[in-house]
Amino acid sequence: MGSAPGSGYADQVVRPSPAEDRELHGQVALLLSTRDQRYTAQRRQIVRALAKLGRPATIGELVEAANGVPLSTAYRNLSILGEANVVRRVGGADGFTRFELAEQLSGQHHHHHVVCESCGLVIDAAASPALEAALAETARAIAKANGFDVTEHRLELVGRCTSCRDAAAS
Amino acid sequence: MGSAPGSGYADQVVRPSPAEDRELHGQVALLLSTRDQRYTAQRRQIVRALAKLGRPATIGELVEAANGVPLSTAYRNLSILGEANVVRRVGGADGFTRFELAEQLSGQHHHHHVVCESCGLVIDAAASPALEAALAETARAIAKANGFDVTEHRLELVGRCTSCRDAAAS
DNA sequence: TTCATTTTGAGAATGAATATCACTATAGGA
DNA sequence: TCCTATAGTGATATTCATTCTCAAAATGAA
Repeated sequence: MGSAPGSGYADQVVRPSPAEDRELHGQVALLLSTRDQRYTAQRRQIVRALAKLGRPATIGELVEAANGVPLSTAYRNLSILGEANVVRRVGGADGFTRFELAEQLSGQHHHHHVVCESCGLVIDAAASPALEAALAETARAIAKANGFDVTEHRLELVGRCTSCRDAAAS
Repeated sequence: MGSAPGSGYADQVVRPSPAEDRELHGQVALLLSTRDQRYTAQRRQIVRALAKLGRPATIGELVEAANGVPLSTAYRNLSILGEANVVRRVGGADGFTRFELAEQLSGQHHHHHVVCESCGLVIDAAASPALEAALAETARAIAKANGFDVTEHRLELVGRCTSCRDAAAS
C-alpha cells in the first residue's frame, strides 16, 4: 500500500461563483432538513471543502481544507451527509476512502473516476453517451442472465497521472 | 457497514476438469518461479480455493475454502501471488477486500463485476465488445484531456442479487 | 546429513473507521 | 429573554481488517 495520499496534482478546478455557492448550500440545507438534520457550521465547512477541492478527497485532505474540523466530527458528518445524498463515498484504489459531493450538487453531470495507480490521486471524467449506452445494455444483459437488478455503476479508469509519469522518468 | 460478508448465493460455477486443474497449477508454478518464489502447499491451497469459488472471495471465505490456512499466511501469500499476477485484488463495495484469480488463469476472458449492495456478494460478468470499445474511446479522451495514461479499467455494476430481493419482499 | 535460505504461523502492532459520552449549542415554547 | 428538550460536538476509547515480527519448521543444494 502506498504512503500518505498526496495532493500533488492541479486539476483545473472550476471554482463556484458566489451565486452557485449560495445555491449549493441551499440545496444541502434542504436535503438535510428533509431528514430532520441541521446544517451546522461544521457540516458547512465540510461541504465547502468538498466543493473547493472539486475531486474525491481523503479524510486528511478534507480535515485540512475544512480548517481542522476534528476527525470524529468529520467522519460522523460525512456519514450523515452521505445518508442525505449530499456526499458520495468513493472506494479508493489505494486503501483510502474518498468523499465527493453528489453529482446533482457538484454541478457536474454523471461522471466517472480516473485513478493514478502510483499516487492514488482521483480526478473526475465526464461520461460519454456511447459509454453510458453500452453500460445500460450490459446492465440489461446481466439482469436477464443472473437476475441481478442493476441500478448503478462505478467505473474507474486506472493509469498514471502526469506528475507521477514525470517523476518516473528520472 | 454491513455485517459479515455472506456466501449466500449459488452462481453456476464452472468446476475445472482435472486437466484444466493441472494446467492452472502449472501456470501458477511458472509465474511464481519467474519471481524466484516456490509454489508451496499453502499457496496451492489458496489457488485451489480461488478456483473452486469462481468469484471474488473475502479472506474469510478463502481461509474456510482452503481448509484453515492461517490468516497471516493467507494474507502474505495473497500478496505474493498478487505480485506474480496470479491473484487480483478486488476493492469490495462493502469494506471487504476480495481476491480472485487473474483473468488469464481463471479461464474467463476479460470481465467485470456485479455487486450486491445489500449482502456484498460479487459475481463476474462478461464484457461486451461494444462496452470495451466505448471504454477504450473514453480512455483515449482522458489521455488527451488530462494527460493521464489510462492502462486499465475497473467496472462495478451495483444492484441487488436475487436472494436479497426475495428477502426484501417480506 | 548439513547448511543456508525460504516459508510458516501465532501473536503483536498498525491504523482507518466507528462508538462512547460528558459537554455545548440550538430551537422553540413560556 | 429565560428554560428546557433535543441535537451536535469532540476528545478519547474501541473495533477490526490488514500488516508486521520472529522463532520454529520446511525446503533445496551441496
